[in-house]
Amino acid sequence: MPVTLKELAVRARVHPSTISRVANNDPSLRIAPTTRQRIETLLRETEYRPNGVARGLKLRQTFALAVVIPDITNPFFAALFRGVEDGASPRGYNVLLCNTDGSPERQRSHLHSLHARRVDGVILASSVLRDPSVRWLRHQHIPHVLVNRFSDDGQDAFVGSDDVVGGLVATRHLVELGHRRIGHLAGKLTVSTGVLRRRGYLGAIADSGLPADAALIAESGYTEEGGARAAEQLLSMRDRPTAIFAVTDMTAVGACTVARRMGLRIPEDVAVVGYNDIPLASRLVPGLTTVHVPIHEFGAAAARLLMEQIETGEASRRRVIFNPQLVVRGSTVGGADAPVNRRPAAAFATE
Amino acid sequence: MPVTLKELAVRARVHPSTISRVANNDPSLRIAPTTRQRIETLLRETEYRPNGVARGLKLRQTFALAVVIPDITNPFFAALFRGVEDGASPRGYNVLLCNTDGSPERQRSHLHSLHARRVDGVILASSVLRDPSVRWLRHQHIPHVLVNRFSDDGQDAFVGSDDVVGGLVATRHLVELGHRRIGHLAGKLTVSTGVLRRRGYLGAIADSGLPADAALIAESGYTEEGGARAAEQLLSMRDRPTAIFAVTDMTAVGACTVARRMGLRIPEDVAVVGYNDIPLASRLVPGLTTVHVPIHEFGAAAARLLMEQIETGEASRRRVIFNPQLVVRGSTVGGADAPVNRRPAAAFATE
DNA sequence: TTGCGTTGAACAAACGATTGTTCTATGTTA
DNA sequence: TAACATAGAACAATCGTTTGTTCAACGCAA
Repeated sequence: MPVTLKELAVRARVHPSTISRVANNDPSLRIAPTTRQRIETLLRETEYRPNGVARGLKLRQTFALAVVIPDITNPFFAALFRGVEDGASPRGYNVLLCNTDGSPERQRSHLHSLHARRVDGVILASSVLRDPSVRWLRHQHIPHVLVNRFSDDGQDAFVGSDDVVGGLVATRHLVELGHRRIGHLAGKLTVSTGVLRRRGYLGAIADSGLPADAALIAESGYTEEGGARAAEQLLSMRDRPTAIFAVTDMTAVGACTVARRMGLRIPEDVAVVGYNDIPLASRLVPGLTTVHVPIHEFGAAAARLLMEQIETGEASRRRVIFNPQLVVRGSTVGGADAPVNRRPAAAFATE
Repeated sequence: MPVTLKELAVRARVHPSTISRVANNDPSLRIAPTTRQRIETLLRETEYRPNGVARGLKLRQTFALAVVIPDITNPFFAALFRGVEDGASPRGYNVLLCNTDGSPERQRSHLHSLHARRVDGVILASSVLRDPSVRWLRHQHIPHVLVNRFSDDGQDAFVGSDDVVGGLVATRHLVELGHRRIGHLAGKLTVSTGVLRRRGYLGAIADSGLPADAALIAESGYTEEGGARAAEQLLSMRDRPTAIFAVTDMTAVGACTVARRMGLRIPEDVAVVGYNDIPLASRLVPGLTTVHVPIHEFGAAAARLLMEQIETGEASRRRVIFNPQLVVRGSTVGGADAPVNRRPAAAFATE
């Protein structure tokens, strides 16, 4: 068992509180230089480290954050997590990770568990619109930041990109390439990204004077399998689209796989645009044209917003919105996989 | 603030300990049915959940595990983490995640922090041979399981694959395809996987009667960038290898990128074999021939071994070794990307 | 009526730290 | 010399649970 304050007190022949004060450099402590010396060397010799659990109980702060996401094996969330850890770890926080697989019940269960554990705050990237769990977080006064998806607009601290603009530029790019039938692998209408990117898609179609065709929209969800299924549906139409805007890169990957399996060439027979610019996007052959968002920055910014709430002790509704940037690669423009096109301009954020 | 035992005690006009006993279904409790009723409905109404921090202090158990890895954005570790969480979460444990980026100092620092937090155990996938941090874990009697890499053979609980066999079958496959100059992107000699897979490689070369050529081995580390660098070195030789066995899939990916950039076709000009069979491997074009290991199972088995130690209260040196399986895809055999070849036979484990 | 066994809960001591308050020498000033 | 600061630490309460022990009241048998 690790050494405790009480044991050290016996060895140093002082009261435990004195040791605590020396260890914490308590400014209210007046102590004899000789005693301080004795205690300090004892602390060093024994490598004393205060019991975090006891400390957490007394201080009502655990220095633990939690990240709740659908699935860490999705590269988007892995990069997001790194952003959070890189932001929080240097400031003494540890980070718990919870995967929900998109299940509201698993999300609820994880949040309850995290609350019982008294984590100092939660970063939630798996919320749906009007999410009961998010309302519960607010009701419990648990510091939290939503990332990428929001729940009730403006009610919570939030980090994300402008999804309408993102959907717009992605679709406009396809329009400008001359495509007349542009399909959309759509996210769910229960998720903000699904609604907003679809809105961007529809806006671009309308702007261009193309006819809106509901049959060109297939709900894919956010998984590779979902993307494959939805793409298969679109590409099997007699009057199939010549281009597809997918709500995320992973669904785009699913679509590419299906297209290839159907004997369609990318981008000649079907052009594909994704969203997020996960690392995988630039490694595919051809490279995936996509809407770049600074994923790592999402995490880091969320960590900042969260620690700010924790330290000030009050909830915030601050929003950090990054500007999405189109990155053109070979999946829409043959030969576009030149190095110069593979890195987007630096994104900038507004609040 | 969440409701406490003491507050409930006031409302129910009983002593806090009585509430605690009802909440925990204490078998040593004899209680009047009417009182129990009253308390139980109160517990339900208030949605009482014991403060985990206080509980942890008293019980000396936090129901928190930690996973320490180099980098969660590497798909191998993401899948590994899922295995751990899927194994531990149903049994009431939460999981902390720490990335070391391969830095011994960051690893040490994380472990100290986790210890101060009194996590119940640690799953470590970033250890090196003769790792001081691992010895520290043993010395502190912190339950731990090493995954994929071991530190001092047989001294710790361990989950992994037989890396010598894996290196052997990968290299033998290349030999059987008729390659005479087979390069190796080698892991570090400070890491068990690096040493053992290299040993397998050398064994296969020797078995086949091919000349051993030290120039064919380039140390790549375990990153994509490292793989690219090392592959560039090998492929720039005047007498360059026609095949490469990379110590991990990610280094193989780096090698493929470089090969393509140099105008070499895969597999015609250079065949590539990786290790681990991360999800990305089957998505590449051509698919990456690799040594399949059950990554998710690594995590789940590690969680099992760890919880076993926690619950029995004693350290174990149990080893779970999975059988590596070669998966042949297009990066070594043109046209091998048929569906039938994309899933390996079920792996089985020995202890 | 006394004594004893049960029942049904209250009591109290931890777990290990933090922090406002109190105490005791010692030294200083009037 | 008496009164009083002040330095240097000890004291003690507290955070919220858990759990071994004690206790009061009641019923019942002798």
